[in-house]
This record gives sequence, structure tokens and C-alpha cells, in this order.
Amino acid sequence: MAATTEVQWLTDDEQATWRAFNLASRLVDGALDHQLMRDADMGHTQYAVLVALSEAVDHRARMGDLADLLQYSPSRLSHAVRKMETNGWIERRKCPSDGRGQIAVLTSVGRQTIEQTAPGHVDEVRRVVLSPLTATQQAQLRNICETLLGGNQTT
Amino acid sequence: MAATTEVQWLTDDEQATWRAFNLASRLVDGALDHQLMRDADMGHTQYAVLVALSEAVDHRARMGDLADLLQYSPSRLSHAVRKMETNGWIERRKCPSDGRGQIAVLTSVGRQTIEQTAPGHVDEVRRVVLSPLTATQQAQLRNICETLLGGNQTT
DNA sequence: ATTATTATGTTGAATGTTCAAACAATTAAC
DNA sequence: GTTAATTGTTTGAACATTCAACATAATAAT
Repeated sequence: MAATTEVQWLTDDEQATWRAFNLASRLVDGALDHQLMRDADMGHTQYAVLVALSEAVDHRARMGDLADLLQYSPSRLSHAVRKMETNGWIERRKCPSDGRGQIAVLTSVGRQTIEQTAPGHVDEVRRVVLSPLTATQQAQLRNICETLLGGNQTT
Repeated sequence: MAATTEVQWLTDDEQATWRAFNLASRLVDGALDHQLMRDADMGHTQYAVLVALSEAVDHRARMGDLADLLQYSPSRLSHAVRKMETNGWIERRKCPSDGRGQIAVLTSVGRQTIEQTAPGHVDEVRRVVLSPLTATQQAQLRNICETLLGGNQTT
């Protein structure tokens, strides 16, 4: 700390907690993104879209629903899907019940892609996040993060 | 889950933990970034640089040391500092002991900026991360995140 | 001493994200 | 039944981050 600083700050414990969380978030996110880019030439944004569609009924979902589910901005999703469309992983179709709507449909190529990519990604999730923690710590982490989400979610 | 999926996946508990951590990371990061952008017209990258320099001896540090401390890539830091230089927050000087080195120095304008910005940012950190958690949870979170960092740090 | 190698930083191009604006279709008002 | 307001989605510009290539200085090799 500089001698001239009168800035209101956090206690040492609070600061250490915040700093650790912040760095750990970035470390984990970076590691996962790196793995996906290296092994499958896609970012975690596109991966999440593939997972969501592969879990969706009939392998399809409306853009808005998808954006809500993934907590992405509409434009972020739109740009991502456009890229994935050129890769042949997704097709866009008009929504029959609502003329404004667009439906993103996973193609068979897209399904193959996610099925080939998921195992390596899961391994990396285990390696970086789950394996270093005991079962107790995993439960604590889940509880803590759900608290953070619950207190701030608009829903 | 789709019926045709044979993808290796996580147990329900593991998946819930991972998903909660992932979403909480994004939520927190987004909230803090938003607050900084709204109140001080800077992103968390620039804020972190200002904090690091304001805490540094003589309000200055070598680019490489700064990058290591913040875990930023050299180019990320270089771009950020260039922007902040045009804002008048930072000056670059040659390093006397090593001709390759560059030293980033916080200007008085930069110091004023961080001193005006920090209180609001600290409030937001408390609101989003610390206040929702009990003291026990804070200690757990710190412990967990330091475990994740420790297991993966190259140092 | 000269040359090769390594270390420090910067730059420019490519990519991804956000923001504001636009567009089209639906719903509400009157 | 027109007109107005709202909703769903896309688009393009601005900005940040990464990656690869570059420049320059320090160190090592001979």
C-alpha cells in the first residue's frame, strides 16, 4: 500500500478471498478455453451452444430461449450461431408459431462434433476444477456459488 | 439429455458444481465490469493496473513484473497501458538498469482516478461477492480458490 | 570481438464481445 | 382496421484480447 492512499479498502481476509476467487475464475476459464481451442478449434461460447442444443428436445431451440438459458446477450448468441452455421454445425429455421422467431437446429455434423469434443473437455474440467478438490470442498463450492447466483438472479 | 447421446459426462453433483461455478464466475465478472464501465468508464483490466501501480513502491513498476503480478499476457498489458497513457493516467519511462525494460509510472491524475473509483468498486465487490456469504463461506471460498490456484500455478 | 541466443516489449491482424441502431412481426389502443 | 408500442432477432461499428511477427537490448559462445 502506498503511504498517501486514503482509499477505503477491504480487510486482509476479504481482499484475499476476493483476489483468490478472481484469479481462480480467470485461471479456470482460460484453461478450459485453451483446451477447446486447441483440441476442437472452438471457444467455450460455441461449445456451450452445442451442449445446450444436444440436450434440447429434438436438438433445437429458439434463439431467445437459448440466450436465456446460457445467459448470453442476444447479439452474442446471434454472432456465435452465424459462425457455427458456416461450420455446418447448426441450421437456422423460421419459427412456425411466431414469425419473428428463429430456431437453431443442431445438424448431424454438429452432433458428431460435440460427441467428439465432450470427453476431452470433461477431462479438462475434472483436471482443473474437480480433482483438486475434496468431495466436501466440491459441495461447499456448489453451495457458495448457488448462493451467489440466487441472491443476484432476476428470476 | 438426448436419447442418442453416448457422451461421457459428469455425475449430477459434479455437473451442478461445475455449472454453478461457471455461471457465478461470469455473473460476478460481468457485474464488476459493468459497474466500472458505468461509473468510471474503464474495464476491469485497466482498473487492476491502476490498483497494482497505486500499491507499488514509488507508484511504478516494470511492464514484465506488472504482467506477472496480474497474470496478463505482455501484449494485453502493453495495449492497456497505451490506452491509459492517452488518458493521462500513466507515463512510460525507460528502465535505467535494463535498456529493454519499460517502467509504467502512475501520474497524479491516475492516482486521483483510482482514489475516486475504488470506493464504488469496493462497494460492488461487497454487494456481489462478500455480503451474500457468511464468514464461514468466505473462508471456504478462499481456501477452495487457493487450492485451485496452487495446484495449477507454474511457480 | 563477433556472432548467436535469449529476454523484454511493442505492433498489427484476426477474432470475439458489446453496444446502439435497425428491421420485421406481433400485440395493444383507439 | 389503422396506428402505435412492444418483442425477437440481426447487423455493423467500436473495443478488447490473443497470436504471430518484429525490433531492440542483454547475455553467452567461440
